[in-house]
Amino acid sequence: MSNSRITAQQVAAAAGVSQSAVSRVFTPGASASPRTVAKVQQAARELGYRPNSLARAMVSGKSRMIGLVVAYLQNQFYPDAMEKLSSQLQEKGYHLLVFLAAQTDGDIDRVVSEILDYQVDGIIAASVAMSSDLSERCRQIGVPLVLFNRSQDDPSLSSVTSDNRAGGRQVAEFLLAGGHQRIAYIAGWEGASTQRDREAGFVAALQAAGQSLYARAVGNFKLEDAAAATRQLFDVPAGERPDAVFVANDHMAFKVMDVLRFELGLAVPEEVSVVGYDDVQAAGWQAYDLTTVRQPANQMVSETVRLLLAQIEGENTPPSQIEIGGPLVLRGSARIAKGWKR
Amino acid sequence: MSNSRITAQQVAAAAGVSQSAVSRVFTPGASASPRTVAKVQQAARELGYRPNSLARAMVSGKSRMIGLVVAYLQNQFYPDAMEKLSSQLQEKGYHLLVFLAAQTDGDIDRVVSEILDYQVDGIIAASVAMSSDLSERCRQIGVPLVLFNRSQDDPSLSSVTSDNRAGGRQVAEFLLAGGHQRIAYIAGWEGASTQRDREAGFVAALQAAGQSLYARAVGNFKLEDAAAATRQLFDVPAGERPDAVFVANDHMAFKVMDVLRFELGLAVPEEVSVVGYDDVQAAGWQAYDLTTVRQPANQMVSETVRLLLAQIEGENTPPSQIEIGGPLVLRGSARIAKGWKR
DNA sequence: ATGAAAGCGCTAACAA
DNA sequence: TTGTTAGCGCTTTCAT
Repeated sequence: MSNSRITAQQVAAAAGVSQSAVSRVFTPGASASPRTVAKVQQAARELGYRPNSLARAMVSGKSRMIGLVVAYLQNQFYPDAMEKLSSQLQEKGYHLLVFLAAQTDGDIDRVVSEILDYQVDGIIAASVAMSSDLSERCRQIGVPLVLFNRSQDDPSLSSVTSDNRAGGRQVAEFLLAGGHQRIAYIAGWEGASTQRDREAGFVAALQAAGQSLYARAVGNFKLEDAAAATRQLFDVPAGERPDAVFVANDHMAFKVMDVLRFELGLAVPEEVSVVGYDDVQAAGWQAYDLTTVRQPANQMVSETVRLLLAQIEGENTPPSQIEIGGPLVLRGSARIAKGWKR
Repeated sequence: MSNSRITAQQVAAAAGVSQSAVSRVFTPGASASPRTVAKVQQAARELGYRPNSLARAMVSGKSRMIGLVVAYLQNQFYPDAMEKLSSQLQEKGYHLLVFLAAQTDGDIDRVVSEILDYQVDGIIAASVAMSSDLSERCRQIGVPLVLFNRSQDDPSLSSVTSDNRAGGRQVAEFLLAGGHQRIAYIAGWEGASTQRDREAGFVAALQAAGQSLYARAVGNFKLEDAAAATRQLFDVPAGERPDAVFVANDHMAFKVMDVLRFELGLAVPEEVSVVGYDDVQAAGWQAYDLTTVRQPANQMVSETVRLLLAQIEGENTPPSQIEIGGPLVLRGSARIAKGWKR
């Protein structure tokens, strides 16, 4: 009456065939006579039978589950990417087992261990740092791992990011062309490769043009820290204020703009130009209208899926580090030089 | 060399005990002598053994996975709730298997069927409508189901929502007290219980005060539709314009404010008061500073988890429909009556 | 307290 | 094309 799950055995009995015949009918590339298929399908339909994915996973060694480790979903970039990820994976018959990791290192290890216990076919780690122990363990047990929006030195680790250096460079060139003289930077969490690369590209391009970073503060990718960083940089005599600031991601940039406008009473972009990174949805909202570097989430996700599935299904696909370039999206939060259009 | 997963069998051999001894050591409420425990634990540590969750699920009938069906993550309320959900569940040793469903009915059925194939211990459906077929099927196979942020008439279905009627009522009373004369409403998707209840409470309170809805348009919980609805209501001669608008959720309200301010050139709240629903993070951002009804995501999630686990672990917990009240959060997007403070 | 043995529901050889 | 058989790695009786 209750808790009644129909098994292949029961379907077999009802259809008058063996249990393996039932299995074959539900296995894509298997052989069964049209007659058997018909009998089995009818019995299955009548009984409401569906194969048990877990049992299938046990024997086949393929669970068709992908573990996703993600640190926080406040930054709109992540839910957005996750939605795309989930739907692309679903199309290929895979599903996401989601694990939230606290930022602490130990927690990541614990969480990834738990993921592995579920026999996932692969792991996507979004914005978290992997210990080499951990990635080594994944390799040993043959579970492919792809870093999303974060990269590490280890060349045996696959990763997909935007071209953060190029992005930073574009911002610098754009601000320089706009005639800005005192260009500041609000950094993300210093442990993040994205943060480091964006800053490196930015600073390098500044220096290539004979200018240097006028001021710098750390926002840690956190709203409150970003607010404090903004005050630190801008709550100073007018003559010492930066005239432009590159913020390491959009999420912080919104807060920076709020503090600039509503707390310090500065006009954006008239008194200060602000540029972000990511091009999340809200960057296009007119209240912010944020000039920013686009991270092409769609392509990043596609590449992540492609890379992961190649490693899962393909023979010996070598790991690779993929960087995808994105354009600087010009909006109203930063002064634009006449004739700038690249 | 590769693909080497250690099994309980191998640990048993290394520790010089039976495989069932190993199982017992890794099973919380089992009996084993301190000596056995020590031997097994050491062997396990040396070999890097961890129990296979899937095998455990097969035999125990408990996968410790919860299926989550979610429709879209654009509205910040959902990633936020999901983050809380995931971490609360993780604390109890459960994990989320995530399925994205398109809005289409058929898709929900397909997706829930797939979820059930994974032998999840329970299902949380966020903002999606369940066919009675489907909920019936869950009941038959004994998989508890809780609707999150959506309710249905069916009293056998558990659900957790905010008190949407009361929320709508609060907004009406607040706008009335603010002296607004032409109060409009921008509806969400009409199929959603949240939309219907918010509107019902809102309209009822308006009428109780002898006033009625001045105008209404449908935003479908979508940004573009909300923009169109705003134009429809406000792109009219000044004398006919609403002086206040209640928007069915914050997500749309941001767009409404943008259109009002930047497209139609109307001042908020001087010319138009705007009130939203949800109190997502961005509602507190100063660029919007949106007055809104708070949906207590933390409590809603806690109740969802409590309800679901009670049904999973407890004997025969009856289904229930839980509504959690939330306050109207006063900010700057709506005129406030002198002395209003409830 | 411990080991032997019987499955959980399925897939994948292997025969026939 | 089919049925028979042997497990996948684990938990859980059942003896001991």
